[in-house]
Amino acid sequence: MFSETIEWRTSTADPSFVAVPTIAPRLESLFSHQPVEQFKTGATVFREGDAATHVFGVVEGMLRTIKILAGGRRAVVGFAYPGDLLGVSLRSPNFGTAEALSPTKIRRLSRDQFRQGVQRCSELNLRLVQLLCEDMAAAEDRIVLLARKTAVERVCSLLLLIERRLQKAGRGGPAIEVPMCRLDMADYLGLTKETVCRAMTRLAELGVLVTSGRHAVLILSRVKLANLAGDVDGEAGFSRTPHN
Amino acid sequence: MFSETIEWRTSTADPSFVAVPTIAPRLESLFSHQPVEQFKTGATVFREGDAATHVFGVVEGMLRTIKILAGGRRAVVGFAYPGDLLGVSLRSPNFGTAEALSPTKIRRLSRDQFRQGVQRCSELNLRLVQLLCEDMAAAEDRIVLLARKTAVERVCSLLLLIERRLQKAGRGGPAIEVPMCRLDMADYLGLTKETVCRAMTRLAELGVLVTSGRHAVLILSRVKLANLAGDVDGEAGFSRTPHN
DNA sequence: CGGTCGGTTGAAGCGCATCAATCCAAGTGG
DNA sequence: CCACTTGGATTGATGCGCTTCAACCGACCG
Repeated sequence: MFSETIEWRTSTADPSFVAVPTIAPRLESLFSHQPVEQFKTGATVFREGDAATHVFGVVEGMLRTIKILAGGRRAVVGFAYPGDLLGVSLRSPNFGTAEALSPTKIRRLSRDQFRQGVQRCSELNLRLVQLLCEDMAAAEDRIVLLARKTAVERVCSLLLLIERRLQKAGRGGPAIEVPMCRLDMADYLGLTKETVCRAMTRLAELGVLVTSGRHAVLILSRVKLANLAGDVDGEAGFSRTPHN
Repeated sequence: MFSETIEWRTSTADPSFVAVPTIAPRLESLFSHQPVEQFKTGATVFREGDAATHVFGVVEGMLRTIKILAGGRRAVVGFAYPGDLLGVSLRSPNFGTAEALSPTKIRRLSRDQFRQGVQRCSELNLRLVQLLCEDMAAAEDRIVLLARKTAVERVCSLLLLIERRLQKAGRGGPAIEVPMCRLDMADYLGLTKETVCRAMTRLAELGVLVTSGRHAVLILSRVKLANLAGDVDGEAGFSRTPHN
């Protein structure tokens, strides 16, 4: 699909992705006896306003969680990969809707069962806290992204997030699959699909990446990509008059 | 200071504020034997890049946590009120700086001590998870705000957040104190201080509020304020073609 | 092979940022 | 107690980045 000489280096940072990342030890174990449920592309797993009765574990496929505000504006709050948990931190009633990005298999557990299961084992409890902390850290990165980054920086940041995520799943390397459509990327990044498109085009022109079809991206220079993501790396980060 | 007839209603929603909200049962108890440290206005409690060695409890005053990105752009990640915890979900090394918004007293605990203290008591552990979940919910609201809300909506949302926060502290009512300067509000909302100003002026023109000095705001109509915050309440929320 | 849906590209407009005065409140020193 | 100082707040004028609107492309599917 691709054939070029590219530069490549393993990452040094690790900010986790979105929703609830990797269940390392075995929070999954709580779900292992639950039946697997199937959802078709676009199907709704739970809806804004529903009672938040369950915690969900993604087995296969992928979910997006979205929120709608006045005027029908849409925001993608997060994406959930296989191994991710969904609904742990939900308010009751749910403030947010979860939909399948592709054909997806999940297991569910009632909130009570989940809570009891976690409390029975201090390791699981510790792991849960760890997970929530990683989530918070990722959410804070996202907040900075949305508050202050430019369109190109946002897209670069998302691509890096996806790349790290794949790496964590052992599918590392310069060729990444962007599993969501442009509109989902846009609503995740606080942009429009057109702006995401233009940013991707710009990155291709800059020789940072090459796209192939809608979902395949080859990263030609991870270093350039990281530099364009807008975070303070060695180089940048001048001072700024803090007030006034 | 103010003298007008205003409409007022208690809130129905409860999304919590920023950083780490209220320590209801007694996560505070872990800190009670620690010495109190004083910080002057603007002083740094911990700095981006430091080893994340401690968890902090705000006793009095207020903190802001900020992140800087390439080009010196600044984002306020959150504000911490008395009773809030800071540093629970920090990565090591710290990705973020905490500064005193006003003369502030805090207590600190090493991360190990904190972890051990929490683990010794399942109630504390439960409370910690609760806290982190509230944080996540607040962070998600913030993400939606930054991704899709207009300037006026953002300012309204912040005012409501402050108002709810004061209410929780038993200082409810239409007269609220906005403890941070316009620049901090702006960097929290992903705007500039000028835009925050103009939004406040607009809200005053609309008869939603009256300001008195830099930090005092009288909310004349909480209902209008809530309607202008952009969230889907009864009224809004048309459909929207989900793709394309 | 035509239809559909997402993606891409172009042109025009708007909301917020930027730049620049001026204002105002709080503190300071006489 | 009041001039003076200083830093944040406010208001105005201008510019830019992203959105919006619109047309077209291209892949996938029946």
